[in-house]
Amino acid sequence: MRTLSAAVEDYLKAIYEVQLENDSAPASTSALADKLGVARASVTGMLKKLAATEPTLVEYRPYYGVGLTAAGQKIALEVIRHHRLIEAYLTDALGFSWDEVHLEADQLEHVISEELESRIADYLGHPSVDPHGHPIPSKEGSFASAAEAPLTSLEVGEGGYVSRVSDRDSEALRYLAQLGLKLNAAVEVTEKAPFDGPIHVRIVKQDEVHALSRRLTDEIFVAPEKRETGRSGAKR
Amino acid sequence: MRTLSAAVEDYLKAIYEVQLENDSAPASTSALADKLGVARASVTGMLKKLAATEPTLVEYRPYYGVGLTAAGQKIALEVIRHHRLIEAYLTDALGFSWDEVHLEADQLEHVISEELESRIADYLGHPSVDPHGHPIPSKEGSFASAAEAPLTSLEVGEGGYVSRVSDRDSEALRYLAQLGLKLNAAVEVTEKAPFDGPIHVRIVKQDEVHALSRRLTDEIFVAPEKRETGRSGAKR
DNA sequence: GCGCAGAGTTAGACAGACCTAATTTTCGAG
DNA sequence: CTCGAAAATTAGGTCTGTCTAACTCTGCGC
Repeated sequence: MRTLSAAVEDYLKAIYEVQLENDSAPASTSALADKLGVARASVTGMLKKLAATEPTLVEYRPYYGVGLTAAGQKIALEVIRHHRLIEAYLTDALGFSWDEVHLEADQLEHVISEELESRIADYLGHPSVDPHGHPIPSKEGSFASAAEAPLTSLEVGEGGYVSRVSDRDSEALRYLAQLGLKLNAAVEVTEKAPFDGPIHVRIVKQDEVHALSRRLTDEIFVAPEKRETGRSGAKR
Repeated sequence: MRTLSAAVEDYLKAIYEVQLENDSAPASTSALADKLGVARASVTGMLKKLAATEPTLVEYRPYYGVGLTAAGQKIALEVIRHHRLIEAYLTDALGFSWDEVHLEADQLEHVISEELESRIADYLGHPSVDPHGHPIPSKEGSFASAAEAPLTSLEVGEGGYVSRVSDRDSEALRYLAQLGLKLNAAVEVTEKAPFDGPIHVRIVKQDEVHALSRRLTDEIFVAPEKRETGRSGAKR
């Protein structure tokens, strides 16, 4: 079972993520092709191979979609755990900023040993979230979940603490950091332009209001409580 | 030029190491096959491909051997720098022992970004050697070299400080660590059995004498002076 | 309930890196 | 100077993971 290729690990991770975005519905070939940056035909080919090899990691029904088996999900969560621990480690131990760690982690996640994973987790004090607020699955595959909602969904006057930010776009992350909009920052919606216009957000600490596009506010999540990251005092 | 495959990087590194062991003579197909753990035919194939692609990284003469061009050597040294910095980092920052880091570094060396390399080097204070005493090439490719000789070559009564140990065999490294025979440990040859028999070595600190096989003493190097590692106080 | 757009799959190729088996080259011993 | 063993290369295959192009489902609009 061991030593899956980086490609296979990436597919399992992608299936997991696509399913998560769609209430566990089967992942479509196109969604996976998009996420992985490969042609649709490549996805079909890989899914056929994955479904055909022991132990079965995915359940694949042609033309319908693909889902993870328990074994497949276990591996996907291991990879995600690696990814997020590495992101946390690079920021906490080596001073990377939150916009620099994603690509690095995408490479490293397939390569670190269980021993290294474990040492990193120990060093960090077993954090529950990565630098963008994504929960880090435990070794057993369980998550700390949070009551959070996208900034877009808040009404004027509502607010909370930034609990999660998408890590896909480093540009955006750099911009947000520069505004002071970081994890656990207190924010409040002061104005919502009509017709899906920009949302004006007050960042409490700096007491500044910024207009953010929907594209941005869709990917910023806010919770009513500050989050216990489990890694604030990690500096060892 | 960028993004060479891990396989290509491994070949360049292997050619460099083989040449180093043979006074810069061209590396033979067999030596490379041994070092890389692949069949001879695979080496021939890869050398042909390497020699045929721009920019030229190797100079290959069929039936004769292969050497690195300046460009090829530069890359080999980058990979070796990665490898040794990673070994140093894992021991200093994450508490790995010197017998655990080699395999981990073999994987990581192909994957870390220049940025991560640079942060690691900064953290460590730009060390000149790895945990086994192998010199770490600088970014520009220069080495700190030491006046050292294999333990095997010392006469009875001679001694010095352990300056370098092969990192190939973790079993052996664990054994040596257990004896207290670590980097910069003071040692002295007390007896040499005839016919290439074991060498008796006194480890000064513990004041214990151990009989070491030639296989071991060939791979332990001793220098007349303690070595400035450039990383003793790295703990940050 | 039919047809068509778009999603999905099959077919066929290719590049990278490896293998085994067969052949060729090199070189030292006699 | 010739012969054979060891070293190296060629020949031909396999396995991954990708691609493009061509075909085939599926389900929505009417």
